[in-house]
Amino acid sequence: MPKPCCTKNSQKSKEIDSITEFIHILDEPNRLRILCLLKQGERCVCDIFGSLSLSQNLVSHHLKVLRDAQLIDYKKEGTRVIYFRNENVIAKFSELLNNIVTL
Amino acid sequence: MPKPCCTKNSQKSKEIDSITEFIHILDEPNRLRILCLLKQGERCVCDIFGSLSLSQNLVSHHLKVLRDAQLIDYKKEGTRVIYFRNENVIAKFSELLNNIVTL
DNA sequence: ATATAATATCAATATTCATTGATATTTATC
DNA sequence: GATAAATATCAATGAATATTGATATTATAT
Repeated sequence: MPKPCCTKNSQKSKEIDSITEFIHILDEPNRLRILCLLKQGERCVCDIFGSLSLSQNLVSHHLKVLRDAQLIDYKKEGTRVIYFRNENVIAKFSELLNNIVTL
Repeated sequence: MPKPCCTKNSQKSKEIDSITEFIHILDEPNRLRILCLLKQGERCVCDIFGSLSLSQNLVSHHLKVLRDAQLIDYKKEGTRVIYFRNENVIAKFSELLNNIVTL
């Protein structure tokens, strides 16, 4: 008799739901591009949307998603807002991603 | 002068697009549940939708997505279709996931 | 105070896709 | 061959959300 697994409201199922939440954040090519660009160093918004050939408001939108997930952080310099990666949180995400396969 | 990165149609950008393709497959809790359940051994469709409390057609749909991505495979036994994990492909996916952070 | 530059927010649209209900297909049994 | 069981497919719907255009906010400089 197989052990139950991922039944409704099971512990595993809840685990999977929370993992899906942040997989979802990475499931967007422009967000991955932003994370990739920031790997080269902090950037203001105008540099980001310039480099990636995206509209300003679209980039602001994705930055907000990444910010809310704490994958990135920012500082203000005059009228500029400088974004940079939050490597600590990114590392935690990375670990969770590794667990997906062993779920 | 920062190196360009993830500019439109760049190599990195194409890489990211293809990675997004399979992140997308994992960005669905019911699909993760199926993969999790199959970790305990092969299962026919009726066992899967029974265990997960999902409708038959919904499970068939997700199985097709996983099948198309080659994350799972199947064999037929009478009227039953038995699904099982394709561990080789899953391992490759896993490796790609690891690269996301270092993109 | 006004004007300008940089960024964020908001409303509307479009697209993708999970979900549902109904039907088709396949295999086995009588 | 007719019926039943298991699975797959199809069309329609609804929800989530990326994208766009317009506007608001914030900070600086004149």
